[in-house]
Amino acid sequence: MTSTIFSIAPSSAQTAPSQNKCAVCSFKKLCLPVGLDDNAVSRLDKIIGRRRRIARDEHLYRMDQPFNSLYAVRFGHFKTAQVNLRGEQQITGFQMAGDLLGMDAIGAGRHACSAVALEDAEVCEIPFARLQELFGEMPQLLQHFHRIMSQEITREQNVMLLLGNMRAEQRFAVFLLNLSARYQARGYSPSSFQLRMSREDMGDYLSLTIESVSRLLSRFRKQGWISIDNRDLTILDRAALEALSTGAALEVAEQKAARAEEAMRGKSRMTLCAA
Amino acid sequence: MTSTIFSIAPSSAQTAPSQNKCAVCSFKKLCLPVGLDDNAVSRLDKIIGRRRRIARDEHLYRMDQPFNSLYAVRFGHFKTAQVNLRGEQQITGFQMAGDLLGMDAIGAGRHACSAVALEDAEVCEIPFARLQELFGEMPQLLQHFHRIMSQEITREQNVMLLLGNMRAEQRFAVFLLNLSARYQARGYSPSSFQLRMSREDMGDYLSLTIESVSRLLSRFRKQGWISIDNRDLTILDRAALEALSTGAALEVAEQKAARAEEAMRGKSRMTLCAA
DNA sequence: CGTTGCTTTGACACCGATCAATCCTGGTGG
DNA sequence: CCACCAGGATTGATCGGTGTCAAAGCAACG
Repeated sequence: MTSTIFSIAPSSAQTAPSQNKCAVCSFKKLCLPVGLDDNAVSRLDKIIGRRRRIARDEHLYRMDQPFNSLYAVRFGHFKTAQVNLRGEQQITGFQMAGDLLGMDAIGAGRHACSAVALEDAEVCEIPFARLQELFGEMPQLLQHFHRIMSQEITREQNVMLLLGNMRAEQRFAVFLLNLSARYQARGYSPSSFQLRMSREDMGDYLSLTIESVSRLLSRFRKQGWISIDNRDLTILDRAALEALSTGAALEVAEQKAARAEEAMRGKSRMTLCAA
Repeated sequence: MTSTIFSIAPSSAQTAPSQNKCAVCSFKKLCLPVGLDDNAVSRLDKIIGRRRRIARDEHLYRMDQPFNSLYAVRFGHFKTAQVNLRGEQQITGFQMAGDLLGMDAIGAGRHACSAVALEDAEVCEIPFARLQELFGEMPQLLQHFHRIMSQEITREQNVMLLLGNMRAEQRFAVFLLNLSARYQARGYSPSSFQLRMSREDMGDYLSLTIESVSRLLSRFRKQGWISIDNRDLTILDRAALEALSTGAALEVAEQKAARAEEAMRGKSRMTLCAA
């Protein structure tokens, strides 16, 4: 096993000193405290439970486990995955610092997917019952929580679009640009970063085989769009990736677009008829 | 254009008499009022805006329009779809009586997808600002709202699973059984119902071409699993569909499962090592 | 230095897309 | 009443992108 920074006291959760301090957390601009004043932030601070450290490849929670808390990532990366009866996994997302985990469990009271650390990581535990108490007193917090949940819905819709309507190349370009944007939002380089997940994880997210992922990386490299050394990736030609990601050069699709446009015009005519 | 029940006063929204009456709505068990007492329901009633009638093929809202209200479907069916630059659409869901529309717009303040009526339909308009006022006073309502949003997240995760990990046959079986279950929950026959959407819409949801959809319907019919006459569908062999939907008879996949299991065992060993 | 697991690369197969022709249905007009 | 038409649905033939299978390369580690 790869040695971890937790090799002395590994796996299980640990209680941290009481001061969690959203106030001084470098990711508060991306996390729950967005838009809260100092007073509000300190009230939020008070309900944040222990911090938990999760070693690489360990579960933060497992599918079907009862739901009690949301988790905000402090550092490290996670993947969330649903596993079906046959052991195939669909990775539903990758989470990094400032991202909120566990919202899909509110509805059923059990986690709908499993969260696994891709590297040694730390999260803030947010007991949901206590968060709910705060909602009554802090409408700004509630509003922001709704925004976050809603954004999770639109994020997933985008993945549906990706899985449903894009070819392998396009999916991969979208994936890389998405990572790039998220690192930029966190103050890191948007053009040079480490892929925290294995080829297999990328494949299970994009619904491609590891072989396809590998071939795509090679092709992108040969085109001079990226450089890739193991898991270290550099975007060399962002414009090319963006062109791909918006679906340039797919004349087949353009034909379909033409057809769709025609259909639209048809419907407009129909509407006029009816009015 | 097909004549509609609104042919006299078509398209645009209409103000309905003030009494919306969630209390007497046959779908309150599926909708926002779940679990509310009479008093609470009447308070919810008061903020519900006008009812809106939407004729077949008309938009309830369009992508990018500013967000003001959620909508609860009273009758009729809708589809929600994202359309990309090239006119391809990914249908993100089909909504029926009791379903809530528009939650994906809270985050950005604009609708992330378009909602179109598949047939003449009616919705309750729920001004979100007023709903938010109620949240402060009615924690049960807030809790239920969170459940609904969370369920929307898990619903979409299931679609991701469907698009990412299932073959055409399996997707289609899952789709039919899902419709069946939803009609059953609404008190309709789970085995015999009308497909409210065109073949193309089914395809754009399942990410299949109309030809594939058509072939699947034919194949399922020839196998004796369903009968299909135009849009009228009857499930004749539910067990067969369920077997398909859980992914029976995919030995290829079983191999992958075996590999995954092996990997799992590998990781357990690693964990033991570390502990 | 061998083992182990991950990655890369190549050859081939197969599912579902694409293209094309026909059928069916409902609506329209003679 | 029937002929005609348009749009949607079905069916068949073929193509192509990705999965599958297999082998080899490579890096980390004991």
